[in-house]
Amino acid sequence: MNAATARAPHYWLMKSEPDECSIDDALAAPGQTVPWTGVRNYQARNFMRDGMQVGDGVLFYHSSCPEPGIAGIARVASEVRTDPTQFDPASPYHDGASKPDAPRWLLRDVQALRKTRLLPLAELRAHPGLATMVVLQRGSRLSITPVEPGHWTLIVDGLLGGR
DNA sequence: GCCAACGTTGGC
DNA sequence: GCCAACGTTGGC
Repeated sequence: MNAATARAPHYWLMKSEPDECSIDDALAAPGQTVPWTGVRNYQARNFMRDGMQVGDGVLFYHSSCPEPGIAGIARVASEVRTDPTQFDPASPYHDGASKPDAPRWLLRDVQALRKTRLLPLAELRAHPGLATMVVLQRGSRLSITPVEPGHWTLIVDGLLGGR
């Protein structure tokens, strides 16, 4: 990496069902790092493949649960690689149409940095400064969305008070 | 390429 | 469990 190839960090919001992998689960994993398996949407996959860079900031979001919202801070911890669950017939993420010599689905490793207070979806929606957040747009269902630097700062340093 | 049918997401 | 919204599939 040199000055010509370096770029400012990007930021992301990544949804996880806490029943499957909560922020506590991620913090308890070896190296506080988990493979982000199960992404089966091309746009979200492309964000991981083309948009992310090791070190990018991640808002760790709990979805499909009693208290949806941001639960922690993490970072992108690996280059993109094949998601092995697509080839596992026993996995709910199995994709029989994906061939090992041309894997359809990819993942990044994600390292949890810290748990935050649960910042509820309703609080995100209520904040005027976050009105244009991608994840808050009507009909947005993507499990991975980009986060603008200003939104990151507002959330991490503002609403979460840096804690 | 169109588009209806179907499947999935995810908040409520 | 409901349902709005969106993505994918597949016939034509």
